[in-house]
Amino acid sequence: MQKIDTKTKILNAAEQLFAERGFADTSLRLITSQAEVNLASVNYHFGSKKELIQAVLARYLDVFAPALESTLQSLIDKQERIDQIQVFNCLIEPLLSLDSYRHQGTTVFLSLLGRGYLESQGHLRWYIMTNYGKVVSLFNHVVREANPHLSSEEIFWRLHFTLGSVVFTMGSSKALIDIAKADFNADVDIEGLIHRVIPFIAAGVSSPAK
Amino acid sequence: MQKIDTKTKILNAAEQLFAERGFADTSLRLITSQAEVNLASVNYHFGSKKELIQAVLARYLDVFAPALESTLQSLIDKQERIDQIQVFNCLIEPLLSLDSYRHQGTTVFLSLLGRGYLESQGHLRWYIMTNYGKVVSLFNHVVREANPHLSSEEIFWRLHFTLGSVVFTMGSSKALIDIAKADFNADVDIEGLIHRVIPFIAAGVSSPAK
DNA sequence: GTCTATATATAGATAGAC
DNA sequence: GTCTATCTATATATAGAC
Repeated sequence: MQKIDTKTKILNAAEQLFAERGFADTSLRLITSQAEVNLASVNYHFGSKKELIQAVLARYLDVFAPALESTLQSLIDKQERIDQIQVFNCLIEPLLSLDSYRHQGTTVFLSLLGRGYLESQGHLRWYIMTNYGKVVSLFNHVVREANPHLSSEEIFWRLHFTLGSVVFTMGSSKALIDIAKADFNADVDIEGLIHRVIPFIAAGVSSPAK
Repeated sequence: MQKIDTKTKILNAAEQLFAERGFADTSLRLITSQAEVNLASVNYHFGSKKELIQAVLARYLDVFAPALESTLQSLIDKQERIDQIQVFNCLIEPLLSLDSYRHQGTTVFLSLLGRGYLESQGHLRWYIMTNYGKVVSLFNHVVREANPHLSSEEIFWRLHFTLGSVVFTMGSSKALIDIAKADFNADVDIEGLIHRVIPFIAAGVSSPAK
Protein backbone atom coordinates (compact mmCIF):
# COMPACT_ATOMS: atom_id res chain seq x y z
CA MET A 1 0.00 0.00 0.00
CA GLN A 2 1.65 3.16 -1.15
CA LYS A 3 1.22 6.42 0.70
CA ILE A 4 -0.77 9.02 -1.18
CA ASP A 5 -0.51 12.63 -0.16
CA THR A 6 -3.55 14.62 0.79
CA LYS A 7 -3.52 16.80 -2.29
CA THR A 8 -3.66 13.76 -4.56
CA LYS A 9 -6.33 12.07 -2.44
CA ILE A 10 -8.49 15.15 -2.92
CA LEU A 11 -7.92 15.26 -6.68
CA ASN A 12 -8.72 11.55 -7.00
CA ALA A 13 -11.97 11.79 -5.08
CA ALA A 14 -12.98 15.06 -6.71
CA GLU A 15 -12.57 13.86 -10.28
CA GLN A 16 -14.75 10.80 -9.70
CA LEU A 17 -17.51 12.81 -8.04
CA PHE A 18 -17.37 15.70 -10.49
CA ALA A 19 -17.59 13.29 -13.42
CA GLU A 20 -20.54 11.42 -11.92
CA ARG A 21 -22.56 14.27 -10.41
CA GLY A 22 -21.32 17.49 -11.96
CA PHE A 23 -19.54 20.36 -10.28
CA ALA A 24 -22.47 22.16 -8.68
CA ASP A 25 -23.90 18.99 -7.17
CA THR A 26 -20.64 17.95 -5.56
CA SER A 27 -19.89 19.63 -2.23
CA LEU A 28 -16.45 19.93 -0.69
CA ARG A 29 -17.76 17.93 2.26
CA LEU A 30 -18.65 15.05 -0.04
CA ILE A 31 -15.22 15.17 -1.63
CA THR A 32 -13.28 15.26 1.63
CA SER A 33 -15.29 12.50 3.26
CA GLN A 34 -14.78 10.30 0.19
CA ALA A 35 -11.08 11.14 0.20
CA GLU A 36 -10.90 10.60 3.97
CA VAL A 37 -9.21 13.91 4.55
CA ASN A 38 -10.17 16.97 6.53
CA LEU A 39 -12.57 19.50 5.07
CA ALA A 40 -10.21 22.39 5.62
CA SER A 41 -7.48 20.75 3.56
CA VAL A 42 -9.20 21.65 0.29
CA ASN A 43 -8.82 25.34 0.94
CA TYR A 44 -5.34 24.85 2.28
CA HIS A 45 -4.13 23.00 -0.83
CA PHE A 46 -6.23 24.58 -3.56
CA GLY A 47 -7.57 27.87 -2.22
CA SER A 48 -11.14 27.43 -3.40
CA LYS A 49 -13.54 25.03 -5.05
CA LYS A 50 -13.12 26.80 -8.37
CA GLU A 51 -9.38 26.29 -8.30
CA LEU A 52 -9.87 22.66 -7.37
CA ILE A 53 -12.03 22.18 -10.46
CA GLN A 54 -9.32 23.73 -12.62
CA ALA A 55 -6.67 21.52 -11.03
CA VAL A 56 -8.72 18.41 -11.71
CA LEU A 57 -9.10 19.33 -15.37
CA ALA A 58 -5.49 20.43 -15.75
CA ARG A 59 -4.20 17.08 -14.52
CA TYR A 60 -5.89 15.42 -17.49
CA LEU A 61 -5.24 18.10 -20.07
CA ASP A 62 -1.54 18.12 -19.25
CA VAL A 63 -1.40 14.46 -20.23
CA PHE A 64 -3.89 14.50 -23.09
CA ALA A 65 -2.80 17.61 -24.97
CA PRO A 66 0.85 16.61 -25.56
CA ALA A 67 -0.21 13.07 -26.46
CA LEU A 68 -2.64 14.33 -29.08
CA GLU A 69 -0.13 16.81 -30.39
CA SER A 70 2.31 13.96 -30.83
CA THR A 71 -0.04 11.68 -32.80
CA LEU A 72 -1.18 14.57 -34.99
CA GLN A 73 2.39 15.59 -35.72
CA SER A 74 3.26 12.02 -36.68
CA LEU A 75 0.40 11.99 -39.13
CA ILE A 76 1.52 15.25 -40.67
CA ASP A 77 5.13 14.12 -40.97
CA LYS A 78 4.30 10.74 -42.43
CA GLN A 79 2.55 11.61 -45.63
CA GLU A 80 1.27 14.23 -48.01
CA ARG A 81 -2.36 13.31 -48.36
CA ILE A 82 -4.22 13.16 -45.07
CA ASP A 83 -7.19 10.86 -44.86
CA GLN A 84 -10.23 11.82 -42.80
CA ILE A 85 -10.48 8.66 -40.76
CA GLN A 86 -6.83 8.83 -39.83
CA VAL A 87 -7.35 12.20 -38.24
CA PHE A 88 -9.91 10.87 -35.83
CA ASN A 89 -7.86 7.77 -35.21
CA CYS A 90 -5.27 10.16 -33.80
CA LEU A 91 -7.65 10.65 -30.87
CA ILE A 92 -7.90 7.00 -29.92
CA GLU A 93 -4.52 6.34 -28.37
CA PRO A 94 -4.32 9.59 -26.37
CA LEU A 95 -7.85 8.99 -25.06
CA LEU A 96 -7.35 5.34 -24.17
CA SER A 97 -3.99 5.96 -22.54
CA LEU A 98 -5.86 8.01 -19.94
CA ASP A 99 -7.41 4.75 -18.79
CA SER A 100 -4.06 3.44 -17.67
CA TYR A 101 -3.07 6.82 -16.30
CA ARG A 102 -6.11 6.82 -13.98
CA HIS A 103 -8.88 4.32 -13.27
CA GLN A 104 -11.61 4.96 -15.86
CA GLY A 105 -9.56 7.93 -16.95
CA THR A 106 -11.03 8.17 -20.43
CA THR A 107 -14.60 8.32 -19.22
CA VAL A 108 -13.75 10.69 -16.42
CA PHE A 109 -11.88 13.07 -18.71
CA LEU A 110 -14.62 13.24 -21.32
CA SER A 111 -17.32 13.64 -18.68
CA LEU A 112 -15.41 16.49 -17.08
CA LEU A 113 -14.92 18.12 -20.46
CA GLY A 114 -18.60 17.94 -21.28
CA ARG A 115 -19.74 19.14 -17.89
CA GLY A 116 -17.17 21.89 -17.97
CA TYR A 117 -18.52 23.20 -21.26
CA LEU A 118 -22.13 23.06 -20.14
CA GLU A 119 -21.79 24.14 -16.51
CA SER A 120 -19.14 26.82 -16.60
CA GLN A 121 -20.85 29.23 -19.01
CA GLY A 122 -17.86 29.55 -21.26
CA HIS A 123 -15.08 29.89 -18.70
CA LEU A 124 -13.72 26.47 -19.56
CA ARG A 125 -13.64 27.21 -23.27
CA TRP A 126 -11.55 30.27 -22.52
CA TYR A 127 -9.31 28.33 -20.16
CA ILE A 128 -8.65 25.60 -22.72
CA MET A 129 -7.96 28.00 -25.57
CA THR A 130 -5.62 30.01 -23.38
CA ASN A 131 -3.62 27.08 -22.08
CA TYR A 132 -3.98 24.40 -24.74
CA GLY A 133 -4.83 26.46 -27.81
CA LYS A 134 -1.87 25.15 -29.76
CA VAL A 135 -3.12 21.57 -30.03
CA VAL A 136 -6.69 22.72 -30.71
CA SER A 137 -5.45 24.77 -33.64
CA LEU A 138 -3.35 21.88 -34.87
CA PHE A 139 -6.34 19.55 -34.78
CA ASN A 140 -8.43 22.11 -36.65
CA HIS A 141 -5.70 22.47 -39.23
CA VAL A 142 -5.43 18.75 -39.86
CA VAL A 143 -9.20 18.32 -40.18
CA ARG A 144 -9.19 21.14 -42.69
CA GLU A 145 -6.43 19.49 -44.71
CA ALA A 146 -8.40 16.26 -44.80
CA ASN A 147 -11.59 18.05 -45.89
CA PRO A 148 -10.69 20.64 -48.49
CA HIS A 149 -14.31 20.67 -49.71
CA LEU A 150 -15.45 22.28 -46.43
CA SER A 151 -15.20 25.88 -45.30
CA SER A 152 -13.62 26.84 -41.98
CA GLU A 153 -17.02 27.74 -40.66
CA GLU A 154 -18.55 24.43 -41.64
CA ILE A 155 -15.68 22.63 -39.91
CA PHE A 156 -16.14 24.79 -36.84
CA TRP A 157 -19.75 23.63 -36.50
CA ARG A 158 -19.10 20.01 -37.31
CA LEU A 159 -16.32 19.73 -34.76
CA HIS A 160 -18.73 20.99 -32.14
CA PHE A 161 -21.32 18.43 -33.20
CA THR A 162 -18.55 15.88 -32.81
CA LEU A 163 -17.58 17.11 -29.38
CA GLY A 164 -21.22 16.88 -28.38
CA SER A 165 -21.52 13.25 -29.47
CA VAL A 166 -18.43 12.27 -27.59
CA VAL A 167 -18.85 14.10 -24.32
CA PHE A 168 -22.58 13.49 -24.02
CA THR A 169 -22.22 9.77 -24.64
CA MET A 170 -19.29 9.47 -22.26
CA GLY A 171 -21.00 11.59 -19.65
CA SER A 172 -23.82 9.05 -19.55
CA SER A 173 -21.67 6.06 -20.49
CA LYS A 174 -22.24 4.22 -17.24
CA ALA A 175 -26.01 4.32 -17.66
CA LEU A 176 -25.82 3.58 -21.39
CA ILE A 177 -23.56 0.57 -20.91
CA ASP A 178 -26.01 -0.78 -18.35
CA ILE A 179 -28.92 -0.32 -20.76
CA ALA A 180 -26.99 -2.00 -23.58
CA LYS A 181 -26.36 -4.94 -21.27
CA ALA A 182 -30.00 -5.18 -20.23
CA ASP A 183 -31.60 -4.66 -23.65
CA PHE A 184 -29.10 -6.31 -26.00
CA ASN A 185 -27.07 -8.46 -23.63
CA ALA A 186 -24.08 -6.60 -25.02
CA ASP A 187 -20.86 -6.03 -23.13
CA VAL A 188 -19.42 -2.71 -24.18
CA ASP A 189 -16.46 -1.04 -22.58
CA ILE A 190 -15.03 2.40 -23.12
CA GLU A 191 -12.69 1.18 -25.85
CA GLY A 192 -15.57 -0.41 -27.71
CA LEU A 193 -17.55 2.78 -27.37
CA ILE A 194 -14.76 4.87 -28.86
CA HIS A 195 -14.47 2.49 -31.78
CA ARG A 196 -18.19 2.87 -32.33
CA VAL A 197 -18.22 6.63 -32.19
CA ILE A 198 -15.22 7.29 -34.46
CA PRO A 199 -16.88 6.06 -37.69
CA PHE A 200 -20.02 7.98 -36.73
CA ILE A 201 -18.29 11.31 -36.31
CA ALA A 202 -15.93 10.75 -39.23
CA ALA A 203 -18.91 10.18 -41.53
CA GLY A 204 -20.65 13.25 -40.14
CA VAL A 205 -17.68 15.57 -40.45
CA SER A 206 -16.79 14.62 -44.00
CA SER A 207 -20.34 14.49 -45.32
CA PRO A 208 -21.03 16.73 -48.34
CA ALA A 209 -21.71 20.39 -47.60
CA LYS A 210 -25.37 21.26 -47.69
CA MET B 1 -50.58 43.84 -21.88
CA GLN B 2 -52.20 40.55 -21.02
CA LYS B 3 -52.36 39.28 -17.51
CA ILE B 4 -50.20 36.26 -16.83
CA ASP B 5 -50.92 34.15 -13.79
CA THR B 6 -48.27 33.44 -11.20
CA LYS B 7 -47.86 29.80 -12.11
CA THR B 8 -47.05 30.69 -15.71
CA LYS B 9 -44.73 33.52 -14.71
CA ILE B 10 -42.74 31.03 -12.67
CA LEU B 11 -42.58 28.50 -15.51
CA ASN B 12 -41.46 31.18 -17.96
CA ALA B 13 -38.68 32.47 -15.75
CA ALA B 14 -37.61 29.00 -14.65
CA GLU B 15 -37.22 27.58 -18.16
CA GLN B 16 -34.98 30.46 -19.25
CA LEU B 17 -32.76 30.20 -16.19
CA PHE B 18 -32.61 26.39 -16.18
CA ALA B 19 -31.65 26.38 -19.84
CA GLU B 20 -28.92 28.98 -19.36
CA ARG B 21 -27.47 27.93 -16.01
CA GLY B 22 -28.57 24.40 -15.33
CA PHE B 23 -30.85 23.14 -12.59
CA ALA B 24 -28.44 23.03 -9.66
CA ASP B 25 -27.12 26.51 -10.31
CA THR B 26 -30.56 28.09 -10.44
CA SER B 27 -32.08 28.91 -7.06
CA LEU B 28 -35.76 29.43 -6.40
CA ARG B 29 -34.90 32.95 -5.25
CA LEU B 30 -33.40 33.72 -8.65
CA ILE B 31 -36.46 32.35 -10.39
CA THR B 32 -38.99 34.23 -8.27
CA SER B 33 -37.14 37.53 -8.47
CA GLN B 34 -36.89 37.20 -12.25
CA ALA B 35 -40.57 36.28 -12.41
CA GLU B 36 -41.45 39.09 -10.01
CA VAL B 37 -43.45 36.81 -7.75
CA ASN B 38 -43.10 35.84 -4.14
CA LEU B 39 -40.63 33.15 -3.15
CA ALA B 40 -43.26 31.09 -1.34
CA SER B 41 -45.42 30.81 -4.45
CA VAL B 42 -43.16 28.18 -5.98
CA ASN B 43 -43.91 25.74 -3.22
CA TYR B 44 -47.56 26.68 -3.23
CA HIS B 45 -47.99 26.02 -6.95
CA PHE B 46 -45.50 23.22 -7.56
CA GLY B 47 -44.68 21.69 -4.19
CA SER B 48 -40.92 21.56 -4.64
CA LYS B 49 -38.09 22.53 -6.93
CA LYS B 50 -37.95 19.00 -8.32
CA GLU B 51 -41.60 19.13 -9.33
CA LEU B 52 -41.05 22.54 -10.89
CA ILE B 53 -38.28 21.08 -13.05
CA GLN B 54 -40.62 18.32 -14.18
CA ALA B 55 -43.38 20.82 -14.95
CA VAL B 56 -41.00 22.92 -17.06
CA LEU B 57 -39.99 19.89 -19.09
CA ALA B 58 -43.51 18.54 -19.37
CA ARG B 59 -44.79 21.78 -20.87
CA TYR B 60 -42.43 21.26 -23.82
CA LEU B 61 -42.73 17.52 -24.12
CA ASP B 62 -46.52 17.75 -24.22
CA VAL B 63 -46.19 19.90 -27.35
CA PHE B 64 -43.20 18.22 -28.95
CA ALA B 65 -44.11 14.55 -28.54
CA PRO B 66 -47.50 14.68 -30.35
CA ALA B 67 -46.02 16.87 -33.10
CA LEU B 68 -43.21 14.40 -33.72
CA GLU B 69 -45.59 11.48 -33.60
CA SER B 70 -47.66 13.19 -36.26
CA THR B 71 -44.81 13.84 -38.71
CA LEU B 72 -43.47 10.32 -38.25
CA GLN B 73 -46.90 8.81 -38.85
CA SER B 74 -47.30 10.86 -42.03
CA LEU B 75 -43.99 9.50 -43.29
CA ILE B 76 -45.03 5.94 -42.55
CA ASP B 77 -48.41 6.35 -44.22
CA LYS B 78 -47.06 8.05 -47.31
CA GLN B 79 -44.77 5.44 -48.79
CA GLU B 80 -43.23 2.01 -48.61
CA ARG B 81 -39.54 2.77 -48.76
CA ILE B 82 -38.39 5.13 -46.01
CA ASP B 83 -35.34 7.22 -46.73
CA GLN B 84 -32.88 8.04 -43.98
CA ILE B 85 -32.79 11.79 -44.46
CA GLN B 86 -36.57 11.99 -44.38
CA VAL B 87 -36.62 10.47 -40.93
CA PHE B 88 -34.50 13.23 -39.49
CA ASN B 89 -36.40 15.84 -41.44
CA CYS B 90 -39.39 14.75 -39.37
CA LEU B 91 -37.70 16.41 -36.42
CA ILE B 92 -37.36 19.83 -38.02
CA GLU B 93 -40.91 21.07 -37.98
CA PRO B 94 -41.76 19.87 -34.44
CA LEU B 95 -38.54 21.43 -33.16
CA LEU B 96 -38.92 24.76 -34.94
CA SER B 97 -42.58 25.09 -34.01
CA LEU B 98 -41.42 25.33 -30.39
CA ASP B 99 -39.89 28.67 -31.33
CA SER B 100 -43.31 30.13 -32.03
CA TYR B 101 -44.79 28.38 -29.03
CA ARG B 102 -42.29 30.08 -26.72
CA HIS B 103 -39.53 32.66 -27.24
CA GLN B 104 -36.39 30.72 -28.18
CA GLY B 105 -38.38 27.60 -27.50
CA THR B 106 -36.27 25.27 -29.62
CA THR B 107 -33.05 26.20 -27.93
CA VAL B 108 -34.61 26.13 -24.50
CA PHE B 109 -36.15 22.71 -25.03
CA LEU B 110 -32.97 21.10 -26.31
CA SER B 111 -30.89 22.70 -23.57
CA LEU B 112 -33.27 21.41 -20.94
CA LEU B 113 -33.20 17.97 -22.47
CA GLY B 114 -29.41 17.85 -22.47
CA ARG B 115 -29.08 19.20 -18.97
CA GLY B 116 -31.78 16.86 -17.76
CA TYR B 117 -29.91 13.86 -19.07
CA LEU B 118 -26.58 14.93 -17.61
CA GLU B 119 -27.71 16.41 -14.31
CA SER B 120 -30.50 14.14 -13.17
CA GLN B 121 -28.52 10.87 -13.10
CA GLY B 122 -31.02 8.95 -15.12
CA HIS B 123 -34.27 10.14 -13.57
CA LEU B 124 -35.17 12.09 -16.69
CA ARG B 125 -34.57 9.13 -18.96
CA TRP B 126 -36.98 7.12 -16.85
CA TYR B 127 -39.50 9.96 -16.81
CA ILE B 128 -39.42 10.34 -20.59
CA MET B 129 -39.70 6.63 -21.29
CA THR B 130 -42.58 6.33 -18.83
CA ASN B 131 -44.58 9.26 -20.16
CA TYR B 132 -43.51 9.60 -23.78
CA GLY B 133 -42.22 6.11 -24.56
CA LYS B 134 -44.63 5.65 -27.43
CA VAL B 135 -43.09 8.29 -29.68
CA VAL B 136 -39.55 7.25 -28.73
CA SER B 137 -40.33 3.71 -29.83
CA LEU B 138 -41.93 4.97 -33.02
CA PHE B 139 -38.85 7.02 -33.87
CA ASN B 140 -36.61 4.04 -33.18
CA HIS B 141 -38.80 1.89 -35.38
CA VAL B 142 -38.65 4.31 -38.31
CA VAL B 143 -34.89 4.70 -38.08
CA ARG B 144 -34.58 0.93 -38.12
CA GLU B 145 -36.75 0.70 -41.24
CA ALA B 146 -34.57 3.24 -42.98
CA ASN B 147 -31.36 1.43 -42.02
CA PRO B 148 -31.92 -2.29 -42.45
CA HIS B 149 -28.16 -2.83 -42.59
CA LEU B 150 -27.81 -1.86 -38.91
CA SER B 151 -28.54 -3.90 -35.80
CA SER B 152 -30.84 -2.60 -33.06
CA GLU B 153 -27.85 -2.21 -30.81
CA GLU B 154 -25.90 -0.20 -33.36
CA ILE B 155 -28.91 2.08 -33.81
CA PHE B 156 -29.25 2.45 -30.05
CA TRP B 157 -25.71 3.80 -29.83
CA ARG B 158 -25.91 5.98 -32.89
CA LEU B 159 -29.09 7.64 -31.75
CA HIS B 160 -27.38 8.54 -28.51
CA PHE B 161 -24.45 9.99 -30.43
CA THR B 162 -27.04 11.99 -32.34
CA LEU B 163 -28.76 13.17 -29.21
CA GLY B 164 -25.38 14.27 -27.90
CA SER B 165 -24.60 16.35 -30.98
CA VAL B 166 -27.92 18.09 -30.83
CA VAL B 167 -28.31 18.83 -27.15
CA PHE B 168 -24.68 19.75 -26.59
CA THR B 169 -24.64 22.16 -29.50
CA MET B 170 -27.95 23.71 -28.52
CA GLY B 171 -26.95 23.90 -24.90
CA SER B 172 -24.04 26.11 -25.90
CA SER B 173 -25.73 27.63 -28.93
CA LYS B 174 -25.70 31.17 -27.61
CA ALA B 175 -21.93 31.10 -27.11
CA LEU B 176 -21.30 29.25 -30.37
CA ILE B 177 -23.39 31.67 -32.41
CA ASP B 178 -21.40 34.54 -30.89
CA ILE B 179 -18.12 32.85 -31.80
CA ALA B 180 -19.31 32.17 -35.35
CA LYS B 181 -20.17 35.84 -35.67
CA ALA B 182 -16.80 36.98 -34.32
CA ASP B 183 -14.61 34.49 -36.19
CA PHE B 184 -16.45 34.06 -39.48
CA ASN B 185 -18.76 37.07 -39.52
CA ALA B 186 -21.53 34.54 -39.94
CA ASP B 187 -25.10 35.07 -38.81
CA VAL B 188 -26.53 31.76 -37.75
CA ASP B 189 -29.88 31.30 -36.08
CA ILE B 190 -31.41 28.22 -34.57
CA GLU B 191 -33.07 27.23 -37.82
CA GLY B 192 -29.75 27.47 -39.65
CA LEU B 193 -28.13 25.40 -36.95
CA ILE B 194 -30.71 22.64 -37.27
CA HIS B 195 -30.24 22.56 -41.02
CA ARG B 196 -26.52 22.19 -40.43
CA VAL B 197 -26.80 19.41 -37.90
CA ILE B 198 -29.33 17.23 -39.75
CA PRO B 199 -26.96 16.22 -42.60
CA PHE B 200 -24.24 15.61 -40.03
CA ILE B 201 -26.24 13.20 -37.91
CA ALA B 202 -27.93 11.59 -40.91
CA ALA B 203 -24.52 10.76 -42.38
CA GLY B 204 -23.33 9.42 -39.04
CA VAL B 205 -26.33 7.27 -38.35
CA SER B 206 -26.44 5.63 -41.77
CA SER B 207 -22.68 5.13 -42.12
CA PRO B 208 -21.58 1.54 -42.78
CA ALA B 209 -21.33 -0.72 -39.72
CA LYS B 210 -17.77 -1.17 -38.54
C1' DG C 1 -53.59 33.09 -3.45
C1' DT C 2 -50.14 36.03 -1.74
C1' DC C 3 -47.40 37.94 1.66
C1' DT C 4 -43.73 38.26 5.81
C1' DA C 5 -41.11 35.91 8.75
C1' DT C 6 -38.68 32.08 9.89
C1' DA C 7 -37.36 27.17 10.42
C1' DT C 8 -33.90 24.07 8.93
C1' DA C 9 -30.22 22.40 6.24
C1' DT C 10 -26.16 22.86 3.83
C1' DA C 11 -22.88 25.36 1.28
C1' DG C 12 -17.87 27.49 0.93
C1' DA C 13 -14.47 29.41 3.57
C1' DT C 14 -11.46 30.56 7.70
C1' DA C 15 -9.38 31.20 12.55
C1' DG C 16 -6.55 29.36 15.58
C1' DA C 17 -4.84 25.25 18.42
C1' DC C 18 -1.74 21.58 17.76
C1' DG D 1 0.13 20.20 7.29
C1' DT D 2 -3.82 18.82 9.79
C1' DC D 3 -7.33 19.28 13.03
C1' DT D 4 -11.82 21.27 15.52
C1' DA D 5 -14.88 24.67 15.74
C1' DT D 6 -17.18 28.23 13.71
C1' DC D 7 -18.35 32.19 10.61
C1' DT D 8 -21.16 33.73 6.97
C1' DA D 9 -23.95 33.13 3.14
C1' DT D 10 -27.40 30.93 0.86
C1' DA D 11 -30.39 27.09 -0.12
C1' DT D 12 -35.24 24.80 0.12
C1' DA D 13 -39.22 24.70 2.48
C1' DT D 14 -43.06 26.04 5.61
C1' DA D 15 -46.15 28.44 9.25
C1' DG D 16 -49.34 31.60 9.82
C1' DA D 17 -51.26 36.49 9.07
C1' DC D 18 -53.93 38.77 5.67
